[in-house]
Amino acid sequence: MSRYNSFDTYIPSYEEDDLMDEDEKHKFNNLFTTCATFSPIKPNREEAQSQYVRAEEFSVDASFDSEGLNISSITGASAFTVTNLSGNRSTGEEEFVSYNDMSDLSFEFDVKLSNDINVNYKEASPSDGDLSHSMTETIEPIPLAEIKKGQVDLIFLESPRSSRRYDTNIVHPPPAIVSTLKSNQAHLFTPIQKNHQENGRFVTPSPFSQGYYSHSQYQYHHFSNSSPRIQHQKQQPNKITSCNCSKSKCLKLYCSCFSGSLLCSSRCSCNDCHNNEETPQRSYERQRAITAIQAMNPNAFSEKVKNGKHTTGCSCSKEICLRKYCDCFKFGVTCGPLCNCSKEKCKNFQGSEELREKTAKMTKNKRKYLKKYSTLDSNAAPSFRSYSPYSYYYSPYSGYQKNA
DNA sequence: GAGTTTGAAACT
DNA sequence: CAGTTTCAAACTC
Repeated sequence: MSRYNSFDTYIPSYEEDDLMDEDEKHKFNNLFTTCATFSPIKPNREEAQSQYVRAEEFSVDASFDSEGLNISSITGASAFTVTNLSGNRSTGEEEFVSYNDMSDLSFEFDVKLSNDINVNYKEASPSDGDLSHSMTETIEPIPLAEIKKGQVDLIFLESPRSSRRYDTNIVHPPPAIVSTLKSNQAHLFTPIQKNHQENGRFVTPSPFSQGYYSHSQYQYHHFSNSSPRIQHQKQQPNKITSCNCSKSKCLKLYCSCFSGSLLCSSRCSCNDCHNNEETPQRSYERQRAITAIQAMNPNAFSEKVKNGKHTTGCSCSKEICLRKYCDCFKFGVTCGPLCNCSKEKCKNFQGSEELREKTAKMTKNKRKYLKKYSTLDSNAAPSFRSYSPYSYYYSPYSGYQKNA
């Protein structure tokens, strides 16, 4: 087991000035009930020496009532300042805080959410040079009824930034829904070790400490099928793509690798690629990008075609939906009710003569292509990209089939 | 390979 | 949420 994710939250710490008006405060409070997101940081005992954790990161415990329907408590802890069990302290003057022994990590700051929500945190070493700074906030109670029965909406939320404490040049994704957990996933958060109080603070056992989860349990339970990372792991070996991104750093959906939950590879010709896991920070950055996009659209990394139908449909206005500009055609399905394409122009439908001709043409080109290259040394086979765009034949129901 | 077209993604 | 811009792929020459 080399890597696994933690389930972390970003509990916002903030100062009064950061929340400008009552609306914002109300919004803030509502989001606060359920803020949580995945962290890309995957420390285990073996890797802990070199791991970095973003400041303000929180781990989450949430226990559920007997029906497993409601959150009865969430306890999170800021990693802005942390102490390990040996009493050594790391402070978050920098964006990343390094730990020597992640497995013994415990947190200085804790947040308890229940019917009454009290946020007590103590900030050590703010960036203005103060060596210690204490603050206690009490947030208006949030009724548990706001947490929908049977599901928990997870919110990615970053606090408004205080220029005093944070680098305002860092761009943070806006708060938004990350994902929805069904009640049958409640066990994801059931702590094996109980939280406890220590010196008047709520202490959350580190999810990485021994006995909390076995690695296999942890990984299994923390990655749903919707996790891009798991999709990456489960990807079919022949799922090949490459990109030529020049500006997106391969961390936006513009990038075909990234959007397909794939890491960029040597096949790519991208510029300043960040879609890799070469360092913990890079891995973290990639996961943050994934999380931010999922926050906007939870299905962003889902399969584009399900049951022979494009999940969102296309919006072609200039096309007749028979070229790969059309998302439906690209993925080998006919257009349908979800599409916004021109009903007059669209020729990508079952029984379309134009579609039949196009399919025949592509198949013909494919045969021609195969004939050409079958006469060559197989070792001289061209790269994947040179197959494009006719390396497949088109089937409206099973998509582009790569001729064997 | 350079230039154009296209619609999704991102942004405002 | 609608209008606009950006982006990288698809396509043409």
